Order: sequence, then structure tokens, then C-alpha cells
Amino acid sequence: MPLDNFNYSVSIDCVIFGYDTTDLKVLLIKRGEAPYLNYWALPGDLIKEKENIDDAVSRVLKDLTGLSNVYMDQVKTFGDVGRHPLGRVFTVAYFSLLKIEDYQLNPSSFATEAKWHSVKRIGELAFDHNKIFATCKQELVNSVKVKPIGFELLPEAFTLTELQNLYETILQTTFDTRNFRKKIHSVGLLTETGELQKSVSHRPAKLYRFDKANYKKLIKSGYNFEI
Amino acid sequence: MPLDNFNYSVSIDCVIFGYDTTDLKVLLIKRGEAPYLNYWALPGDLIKEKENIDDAVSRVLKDLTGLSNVYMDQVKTFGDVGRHPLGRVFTVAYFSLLKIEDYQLNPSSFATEAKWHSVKRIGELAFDHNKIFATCKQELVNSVKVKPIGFELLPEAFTLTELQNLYETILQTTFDTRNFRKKIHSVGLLTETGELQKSVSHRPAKLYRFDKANYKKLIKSGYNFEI
DNA sequence: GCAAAAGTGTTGTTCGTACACCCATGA
DNA sequence: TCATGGGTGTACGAACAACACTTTTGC
Repeated sequence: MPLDNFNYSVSIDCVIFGYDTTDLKVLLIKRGEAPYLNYWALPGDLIKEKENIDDAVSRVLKDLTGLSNVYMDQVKTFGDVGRHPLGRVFTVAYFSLLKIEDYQLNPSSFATEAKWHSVKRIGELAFDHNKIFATCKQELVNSVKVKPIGFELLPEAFTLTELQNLYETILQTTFDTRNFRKKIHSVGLLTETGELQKSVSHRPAKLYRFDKANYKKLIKSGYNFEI
Repeated sequence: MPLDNFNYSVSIDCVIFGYDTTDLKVLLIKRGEAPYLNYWALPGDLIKEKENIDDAVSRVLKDLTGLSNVYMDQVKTFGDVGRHPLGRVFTVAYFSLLKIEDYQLNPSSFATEAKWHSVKRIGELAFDHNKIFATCKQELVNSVKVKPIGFELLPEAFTLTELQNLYETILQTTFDTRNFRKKIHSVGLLTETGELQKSVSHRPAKLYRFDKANYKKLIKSGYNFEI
């Protein structure tokens, strides 16, 4: 294999989702350099020479948010001829989920600004990032139905109403409260923390925690999550 | 962006599935050059400079099998440091499905031999192809449950028993004949060709055809295939 | 005591599953 | 006529969908 085949570049781009009790959000950065100077874009970076793909994603997430061990999932690779004005750059798209209140702004050097945007109001993004975003949003919808990943977007302790609102927001639908709770309880992936909501001007809700250990036990015995 | 970032290579690899009435098969090539000389490997090639990813896959499929318009689906990109001995080569893995009787051997220059292997008996493959194969096989299983792609592996006209065997083989399970037929018929994606099986020494089965037009109509109205 | 959200059970319907016999053909 | 796979219906239980009222808290 002649060395002149080694003339492409590969990056990762990350669709970072957060949820703030009313709205699904995505974290975008404002580009601080050409091309697409001042456009909003998905956070991402070139993959370094001695770096695996997943590690590049972790690095970008850590740089941008200060967080490690964030949920992430590879979605698709985009590499159309001409998608990048400076050369042939392939990009591996990921989506990731984080608890929005854990996030602290820590803008990396290549971004002048980072900001949460409602997924309902995304303007024109840099490069082919609108296409990447759309693909990843759809993948989130598909995944959330068959994997218990919604919890990644909620605080450690949450109420059933919050959980229901989250699913309704992502799936753009509504559920009957009683049927939703019945389903959730039948699955047995939640444990009560014993705590109640504080200082709400109505009956306080019980707080629950996602039982990851039990989930791992269940998948080993052939269980399939479905909502 | 400095030009010295453009020093990676990107390939595609394709897990090509076929089905021969008893067995799920994958088409492998025997490598005719180093590295991994004489190892069995997934068909693939480097992506050319002015070539989109999907087009590279179509090209490899056409070169190898003579077929165009083969079903294909991007699965995942593999790019671990050290996965290729000659440099940093990322590979975008696809699976594809074809009617095995349409296939004619047309080995491309880089292969000394191409051969169908039972998916149950795959030895040690070149590079990280065992991992890629495993990922794509799992993706086939997941996809076949929610998309009517099984038909891509069968002849144009097929019997319900053939269809059932195919699903049982892929999903490694068995179905009750009556329930399977009930489900298939209720969906309404098959039309009778009016023909019967010929020269079998038992009652000949009706032949059916997958109704692609009706399927497209159904997905537009929100239908979700599920088996 | 009132506003606001939490929490809970029953019933009808739909869907999945289990199961056994007759039919059409070639040899 | 026999061997081989093709083709069909019913009954039971599980899962899902629809639906309304009481409870607890802050103000």
C-alpha cells in the first residue's frame, strides 16, 4: 500500500443532549475560526495520531464540559466529497447524554462560545452539521425506546412525572399517567430513594433512582427494555 | 487547519450476507497480498479521492459480485490505533444483503479467491475483521426484526416456508407455522404471484412476492414493521 | 379552603401463544 | 397408497388502552 493513500483527515462530532425539565437541548459551539467563522456548530475535533475514536469523543466532552464517563454512542460516519472546504475530512458522529445541571461552561480554545439550544430551534449550522444533527436526533429517539438511557438526562434522583415528561418530550407524544407508572413499576428498574420533593406548593412527589446494577442483571437474563 | 493533519486513510469493509435455503452465509475473500496474505477477509477497499462512502461500497459490491442496487446499510466505523499495520486506516463497516443465486464470482484484483462461508464457521480473519463481522451480524439481527429486509435474501418469488426458515436462521429461534403465517398475512406486504412451486414431491406451495410499493405506502402512513 | 400536582384500580380490547388435523403432489 | 411438506382455526391468557377521583402540600 503506497503511502500516498494517507491523505485524509478524520474527526469526531458530538451531538450532546441535555434536558431541563421542559425542553430537550443540544450543546452547540460558536466557531472561532474559518471556515464557517461565527457559525454555530457541533462540538468536535480531529482525531489525534495515537487516539482511538471513542477516546477522541471523551476528550472533546471532557474539554467542553469538564465531565468524564458521559454516555455516548456512535451513530454514523459522514464523508461526502466536499463536505469540508479544506480537504477530505471524514467525521464520525456520536450522540451523548448528560445531566444538564452537571455541566459547567468550559469552552475549549477553538470555540468562542458554547450554548444550549432547544432542539426545536436550530438554525443553519456549519458544514453538514444540520444533517448530522438530524440523524443523531432520530437515533436518540430510536435508542430511547429500547434502551433505558433516558435516565442519563435526569438528575440522580427524579420524580416519575419528570421521567414521563422527558419521554414525552423526546418521543413527541403523551402517555396516560397511570399506564406509564404501571409500566415503569412493572419493569423494576427504579428504586425509591426514600426522599420527597422539597418546597413545592403541592403534594411532594417521591424521588426515584435508576437501578443500574439491577438492569445489568436483567439484560444478562435476556431482558429487553421497551417503552 | 495545517495540511499535516491529512495523513490518515479511510476504507470501507462489507459484510455481504446471502442465504441458500439452509444456511446464512457471508462472502469472504482470500487476501492476495500482504499484510495478512492468504487470510480470509471481508471485501473492502480504500475510498477514492472523489468518491462518497456509499459509492465506494457500491463499487466494491459491483466489482466483486457484478450486482448493482444491492441492499446496504452503514453499521459502524472502526479506527483503533494499530488496527492496520501500515498506518492509521479507519474503516467504515457496512452490511449488505443479496440473493445468493444472483451472485456470480467476479473476483477483483486484490483477491485470489472469493467464497461463501457459513456464518457459523468463520475462522480467524485478517485485521480486526472478526470484530467487524460480529458487529454487523448483530446489526443484521436487530434490523431484520424492525425492517422488512429479509426479502433481499430470497429469490423474487418465494414460499412462506422459505421465509419462515430464513427468519428462524437469522434470529436463531423457531416460530409456530400458523402464527407466523397469520402475522405475515396480517401485515399485507406479500402478494401471491399466482404461481406454485414446481416439481416437488409433495403439495406445492404458493409463491409470494414482496410488495415494495405497498410497503412504501405503509411507512408513509406511520406503519412500523415488526416480526 | 383552594390551587396544583401526586398518586392509584378496573374493565374492555387487542395481541400473542399454544395446539392438531386434512390437503395436494410425486413416486 | 404412502411419504412429504403445505395449509388452516380456535381458545386462553397477557399486555395495552381508556378512564376519574382522592391525597398532600404551600399559600
